[in-house]
Amino acid sequence: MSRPEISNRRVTAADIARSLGLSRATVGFVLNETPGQTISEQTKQRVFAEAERLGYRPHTAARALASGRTRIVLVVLPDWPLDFSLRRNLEEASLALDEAGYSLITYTPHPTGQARPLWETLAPDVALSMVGRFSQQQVDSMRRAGVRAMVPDPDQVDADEYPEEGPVLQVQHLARLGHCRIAFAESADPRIADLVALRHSRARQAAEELLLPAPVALSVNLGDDSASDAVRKAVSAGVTAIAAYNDEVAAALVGAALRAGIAVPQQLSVVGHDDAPIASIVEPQLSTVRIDTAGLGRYLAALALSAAEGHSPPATIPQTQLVLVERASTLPHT
Amino acid sequence: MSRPEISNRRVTAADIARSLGLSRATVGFVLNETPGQTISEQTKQRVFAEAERLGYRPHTAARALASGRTRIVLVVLPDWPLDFSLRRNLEEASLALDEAGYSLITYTPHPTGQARPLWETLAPDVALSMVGRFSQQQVDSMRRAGVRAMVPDPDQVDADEYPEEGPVLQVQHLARLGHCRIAFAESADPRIADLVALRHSRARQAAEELLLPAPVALSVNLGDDSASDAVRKAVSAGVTAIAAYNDEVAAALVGAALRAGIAVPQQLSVVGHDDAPIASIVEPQLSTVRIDTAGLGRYLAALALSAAEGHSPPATIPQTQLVLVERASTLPHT
DNA sequence: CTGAAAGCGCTTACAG
DNA sequence: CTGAAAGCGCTTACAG
Repeated sequence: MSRPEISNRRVTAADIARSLGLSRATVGFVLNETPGQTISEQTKQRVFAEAERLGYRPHTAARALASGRTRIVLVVLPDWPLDFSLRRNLEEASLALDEAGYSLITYTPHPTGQARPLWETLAPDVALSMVGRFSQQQVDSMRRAGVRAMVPDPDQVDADEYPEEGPVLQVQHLARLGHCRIAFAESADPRIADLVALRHSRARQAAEELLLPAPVALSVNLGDDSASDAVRKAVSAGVTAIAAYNDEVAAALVGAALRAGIAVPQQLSVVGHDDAPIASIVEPQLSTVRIDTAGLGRYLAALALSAAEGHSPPATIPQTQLVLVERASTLPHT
Repeated sequence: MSRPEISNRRVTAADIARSLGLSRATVGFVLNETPGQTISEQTKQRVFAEAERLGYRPHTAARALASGRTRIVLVVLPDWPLDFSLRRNLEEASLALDEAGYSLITYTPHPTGQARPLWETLAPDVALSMVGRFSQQQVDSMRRAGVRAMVPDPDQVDADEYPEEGPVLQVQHLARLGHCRIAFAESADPRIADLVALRHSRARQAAEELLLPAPVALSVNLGDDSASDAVRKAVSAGVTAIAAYNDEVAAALVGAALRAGIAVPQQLSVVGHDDAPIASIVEPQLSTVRIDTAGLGRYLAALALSAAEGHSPPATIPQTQLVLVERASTLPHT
């Protein structure tokens, strides 16, 4: 099989300049599309063509050293568990950032914190948290590492939170089915406590707006048998329907209910969140909330870009498409 | 709240040298522990202390530009789904690499391939595939981007595969329970086809060694109703026990069997793989294979390090601790 | 409007 | 054994 010969030496911008008889700066201006330069269209085309021909790739480290910017967006993830929909969001965000010349890199800090945080070695232009606000310690560490911007902005106390309308859909769905004694099941995992609390509070607000009593608070730890306790607590409180933090918690509740001889959905309705694969795997299949990941991903990318370039953030949170997917785990209250 | 004053300018090695009245090179030698230098212990301690005091952090981009090495290990993951145990492996590997001064970064190529691959912008010293061998196209692209080493080594045709003994444990477990008509259920997801095939073939070998007939091949797609077809096919082939590629596939089979009125485990035993959270969430809870992720993670780190530094790879694959966890989804054949 | 020059913070051969 | 110097491949003020 004949493959094109690959030279060992890397192709630099200087090679293009030399080969075209231009100055290196001119080549740089063309390749970076530097504004405020007047370079003839013909020259531009020649530069692009030659870069293509030689297989030129900018040297990231050199660019970072010279410009002081890495063009890296570091997304800090919860160490576990990673929501299914979140991963799709990130794929979309990554594509959008790539088009803008940035790389999205995900990072999950170690629970024990033994390792050097990745922002120290990567010095991203932007760090974006998917787990609520950065701690003061993290903020200090990032500043010391030269991270120029963080999302949410630590200097802005009332920065926008991401929209969390899923719990509202869950509660509305259950209310529409005639349930009035509702519970909200948290995940007990401390590592996602912020997001859990946010969803819980949105569920509480939604119930309030519908003039329903505040949801009974349940807590499920996926590692142990706490789902059984939660189901027992719910039933003894007269609860007929549970909105769960996510599909895994919902599945755990369904499993525990079945083991306890409580029929789902006949005696207890359970609605999940994310439309993760598990939602259609378990029996009965879970009613859940599906997220328009593409839209949210692009919104995240826009947030990161505005922070990187010091623009103001995108004016409006996009109308994220949330859909309640009705499956077999919810039924009208009888 | 008084926090220590943080200067805007970053601390360089030159600052340490200046403050200590040493040459920059000396400081560099101490900080890099360059071999073959004779620097007094006292000087070393002074350098370390001053670096600590000033909060010195090496500038990654500058180091990369000067040395031609980024000290980055890029782990290429399947785009979906990421095995639960794999993530734990990576955490361990990341810790081990961090101690050696390398950063582990994970990367999931986009299914559509629209974005620039991350190895182009990051130029890692090593790219490590968790999805079988790199394609020739990927290898070429990495070489062009200056990636110096790949694991598995594309030049070595018979490079070691990772140990995959889980399917052996599954088959042995089922055989010990008296099952002789066994099936192996693949995941139909094309993106993990290599790993699926590897596990399947290990299951086949294990059956052969036990003088059992070759496992009936099933295929499950998590998105649709193929699990029902698989169960039907298994039952009509006289299968009494199924070893599944992973816990999600196992859970899907269990769900489909229950929907079809087939009792699990009384009429059909199912054993999963990974001991993912789903294994103890579903009802009945899944018998499965648990992996000693710590050991495997350190092995991966050692593989990457040896590739990065041009050593020979670790001589022996560690005795990875695999345990069959017996839960409620398997029962002796009656 | 264009081009030559300095400089980013390191590493590393090389001369004393 | 130690230290001054060149250079990695870019970007960016600055002078023509």
